[in-house]
Amino acid sequence: MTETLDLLNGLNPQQIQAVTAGLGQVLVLAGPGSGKTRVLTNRFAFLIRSMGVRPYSILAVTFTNKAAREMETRLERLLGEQVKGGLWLGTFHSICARILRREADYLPVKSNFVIMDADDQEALVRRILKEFNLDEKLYRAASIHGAISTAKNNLVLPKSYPARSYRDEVVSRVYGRYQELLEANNSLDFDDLLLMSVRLLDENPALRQKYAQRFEHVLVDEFQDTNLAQYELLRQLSSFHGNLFAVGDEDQSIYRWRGADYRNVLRFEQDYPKAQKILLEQNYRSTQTVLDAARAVIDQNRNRTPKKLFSERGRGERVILYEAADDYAEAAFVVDTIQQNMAAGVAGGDFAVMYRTNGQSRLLEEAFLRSGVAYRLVGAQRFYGRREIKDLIAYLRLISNPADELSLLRAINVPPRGIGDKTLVALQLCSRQANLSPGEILLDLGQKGDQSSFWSFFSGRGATILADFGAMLAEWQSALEKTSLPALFDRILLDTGYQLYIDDGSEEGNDRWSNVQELQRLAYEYEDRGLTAFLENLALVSDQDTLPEESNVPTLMTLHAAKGLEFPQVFISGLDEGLLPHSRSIDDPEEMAEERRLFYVGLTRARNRLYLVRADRRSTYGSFQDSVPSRFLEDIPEELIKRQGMKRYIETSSTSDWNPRAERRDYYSRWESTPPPDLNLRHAMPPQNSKANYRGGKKASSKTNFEGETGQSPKADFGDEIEPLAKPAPEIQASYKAGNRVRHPSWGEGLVIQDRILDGEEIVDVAFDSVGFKRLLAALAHLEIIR
DNA sequence: GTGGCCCCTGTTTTT
DNA sequence: CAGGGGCCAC
Repeated sequence: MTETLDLLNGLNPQQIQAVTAGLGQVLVLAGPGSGKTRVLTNRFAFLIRSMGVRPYSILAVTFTNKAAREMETRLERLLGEQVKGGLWLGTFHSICARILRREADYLPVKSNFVIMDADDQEALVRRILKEFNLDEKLYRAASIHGAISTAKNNLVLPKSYPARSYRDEVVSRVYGRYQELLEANNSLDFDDLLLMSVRLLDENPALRQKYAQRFEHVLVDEFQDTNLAQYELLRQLSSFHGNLFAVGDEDQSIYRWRGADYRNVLRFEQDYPKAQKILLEQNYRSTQTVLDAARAVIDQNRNRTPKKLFSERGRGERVILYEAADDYAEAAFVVDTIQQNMAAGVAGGDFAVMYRTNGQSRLLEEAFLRSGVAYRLVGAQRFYGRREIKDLIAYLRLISNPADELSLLRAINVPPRGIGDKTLVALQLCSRQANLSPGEILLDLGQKGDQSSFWSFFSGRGATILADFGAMLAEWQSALEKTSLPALFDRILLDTGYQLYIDDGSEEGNDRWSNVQELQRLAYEYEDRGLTAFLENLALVSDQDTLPEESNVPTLMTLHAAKGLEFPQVFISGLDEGLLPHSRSIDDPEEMAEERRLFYVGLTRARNRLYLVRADRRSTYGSFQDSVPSRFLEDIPEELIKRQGMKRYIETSSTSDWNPRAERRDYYSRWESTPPPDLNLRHAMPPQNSKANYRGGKKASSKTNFEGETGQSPKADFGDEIEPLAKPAPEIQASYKAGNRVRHPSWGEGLVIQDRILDGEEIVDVAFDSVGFKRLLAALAHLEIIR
């Protein structure tokens, strides 16, 4: 009993109710920071320790491998070694792959099937479009593939694909052929892992029974992000014992484009009318101000269970909204602010910078590099998407599965060995006539040489080259049986002269080679588990999962990648129309609602301090475009916000001669442009001539009174040092004078060049003996006057 | 068969 | 602006 008690130690009543819930279906709606992972893990441990359930009778599904690993680690901590081995804990995709490989006898593919990633899928579609003579401009491969993927996520098969338009008909035909080719290549794509599993269990009652009986308890994380196939799979797997424990939050559903449907939460309640529903509303992460801001944003959405998130952490600081002149200044602000905080002693690991699209990381990275602050980047330029990595994976896949034609086509002429279109067409023709895969033809040529019955099919030169390649492939295959995976890997590199091919001595060449070595290192880790496991891991492990080690430096990532994480200080950058919400979402209310949830996810990552950052114009496609503040900013009550940057508060609209150009700019009618605080001048300015005509001149009026406009008084009990907007900023006394000799905690001594007050902030320019010129915020810099 | 040049297009998010 | 694909000349 004491054992149970320590599982419940420190939990609130709702959390305890969830962890100890009885049999049947349980739906836990868990707001951000409400201890969701803890509940799930402790539930798992509770079932084993207090209910006597055997670990391998529990199925736990997460959305990322990282989440699965984390849960495993925590379980080990809670239960000791009891859980090692035999755990059914993983992502939907890995669990499905596991089931499918076990039950491959029932499938059109063999148990060593390869898993096609997104690039492969699109390449395959492109091939089919060519085969069907379809105009690739009219039918873009990405879009057709998207349609196929959506169909699969909704359990729609080619023959039942609705033909409402000619386009649908095209999709349906391509989809059918696509499936044929996958099968011929002994491969499944990502979506098939789910679809095939559902079909397998649906069409084989005995199998369904077997698995459903095995899993006495099914636990699911991030339930709001399940798609129909996943929902159905859960239903099947829990169909015998009926113990389904789902944890989620509609407000954090951000994978609609991947088929996720937060309405599965509603469906759950309908399908299981007896389900217990538990709300976790206490937030242990953020200050009340952060929660209030987040709630103001998410409350605009409909079709949700309203939640009253509360925190006992106090009001905290106001949200800082910084508006930069352009995206260069935006990035510079982020980095400068982090740098100054770090100089004042804040740990680098306390910061995260989030953005909507991966492309936005570029300017940020450049700013970080310039300032010399180390950072880590999650995802983005995908390791597994790199050319050299894909090349080598193609070799490995081909060895594991000679029927994998896509990999064959990639590997066969890389590095170039004189196999061109003509030879390839001949190979494909030969393959079709012989009713063998091209890989098998190659192997035959390699083994029998000119004695092969296929030899005469090719020109003398072509035949020789193909046979050589086939012989190499055959040797690798036998090496696979005799030696280890790392040895095989080395052998491939050696036989193909791959290093010479990619490492041309240039810096990029060097990078490419180190990527290869990184993959090689990974191969060593899989020495015991073998090639198939290695390949499966490569296919199912996402870049998000390969998050660089915690290194106490700021983290850069997309808002999607930020889900589930928390940081003391969070920057959300790019808060402009077209970026967040993204332009592809503006005309669809459902998409717009999802953008809002995405912003909500970002906001609720912050523990203490939240910076919202935008830019007045951004460089897109090489030239500048005016940018307009995100509509989501309007939803955050003014009294929660402290504004900084080029826009300053002036007296209310009527006296302003400034005419908003865009309708949306109405929001800013009470703001006017003033020169930026030029904290950032030492950073690169945009390549084009920079901002020409600031509307300088008008000073912030001392009559400014925000109360008069809203009739609300800002809360006075903020724990920050920020002055309430309601009162004119008090005169700050300058603490330093030009000529002062000062000492900085990390940069040592320096000479004050200039000191001035701007926007209520004291800014000091110092020439340090050690690091040269720095522009600092006096409040953060901790300068000590020596004389 | 290969390499280079030019044009075009395109920027969500990822298991 | 950048990367990819198509086309053309060796």
